[in-house]
Amino acid sequence: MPLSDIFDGFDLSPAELEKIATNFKKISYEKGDIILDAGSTVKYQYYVLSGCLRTFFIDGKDKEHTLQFAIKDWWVSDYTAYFSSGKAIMTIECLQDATVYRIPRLQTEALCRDMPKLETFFRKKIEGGFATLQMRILSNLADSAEDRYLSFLKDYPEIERNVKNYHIASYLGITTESLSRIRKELAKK
Amino acid sequence: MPLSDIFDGFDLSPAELEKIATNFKKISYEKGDIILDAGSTVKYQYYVLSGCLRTFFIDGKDKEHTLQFAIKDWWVSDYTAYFSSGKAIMTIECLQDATVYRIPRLQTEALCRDMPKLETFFRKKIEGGFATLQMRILSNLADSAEDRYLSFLKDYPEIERNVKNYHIASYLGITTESLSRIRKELAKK
DNA sequence: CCTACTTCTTACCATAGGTCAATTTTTCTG
DNA sequence: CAGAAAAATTGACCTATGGTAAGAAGTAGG
Repeated sequence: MPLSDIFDGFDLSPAELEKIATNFKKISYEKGDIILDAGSTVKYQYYVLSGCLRTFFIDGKDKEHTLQFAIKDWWVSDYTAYFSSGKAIMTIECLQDATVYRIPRLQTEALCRDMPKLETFFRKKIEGGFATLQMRILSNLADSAEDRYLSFLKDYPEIERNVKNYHIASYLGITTESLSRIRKELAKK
Repeated sequence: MPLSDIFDGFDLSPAELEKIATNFKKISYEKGDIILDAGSTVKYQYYVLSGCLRTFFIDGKDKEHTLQFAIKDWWVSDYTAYFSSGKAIMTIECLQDATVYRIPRLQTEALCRDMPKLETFFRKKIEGGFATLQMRILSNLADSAEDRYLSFLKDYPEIERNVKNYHIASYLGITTESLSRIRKELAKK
């Protein structure tokens, strides 16, 4: 996937794309690899070219909570820390062998200063992400676990094939046992 | 509050601030007023100068879910629709007599094209908002209702004084009865 | 300051989902 | 392919929160 596809529609010149490309480092990870460790300083975000990643948080009772899955064309980082170059509270692990672009924040900020169109790109991206998060909060408030599971299957059919049920459960905010019961009920219907 | 305070730190010239100001319309609302109606097209976002607003969603069972409260210095809209100039799924009501700036999206986009620093401002704003939403999702997944209530009191002491308990309950994702029980337990301690 | 209305609390029972433990099924690995 | 490890399911029981209904407390308007 060439960079021009990622930034499609934002009217960046070949010279600009070239300048951007200089800062994108392609890295491959294997299933099980940790891409970002909770506690470490977050200097990068990642753009997924292939494979599947998961961002999760471990609470005070050692329970994992999945914030996000990421497949091809998704951007991922611990954004609670990335935007401030602070310490990560989340871990990012590789669920399926993956190739990503690793993109440093400081360089990205510098590029945005020189290339307003790039800044527009990132602004639009995060606007979309913001709206999606609001929808997820509403769904958490308004919908039953079963409804949220059905929405998940509908919204992310590609992801569903890559991840374990207990990952999905921790994304939905329920236990793996509850998810199992929900799946059983759904199978009857 | 002059505009220069809102954009403090973003190095906008008086001429630029003037140009921005042209597009900010100051509007006052009374307690109970509806600022944005679910179903209507979202053409504006709002910057709160004083008072208190609430954004909520009504689900299929006519139950209200509060997404956000907004007081002085907060930005508010139905962002699931604002960024795409789509139809609102949420309602924004005035909880305490309020004065706001009403800011049209199309003009904002035009201004951002001409003033990269303004675009930087909005990008930074939404980055912060994005991180906050992620934290809220984690809190919803990881914390008990009681813990979430305590966090709410700690994080928004100013808001707490302005709103009804049933508003807080609908923000926390519990019933007003449950919140009442939680408050009773806390009073014992 | 009285009445009416709104908000909050309480009590009771119902239910979704959690916990723990055992068992089956699936997936990995030598 | 066999055995081990990981994941998913199931059952019995428990707990937090929901639903309903009633009453108490607070607030606002005449």
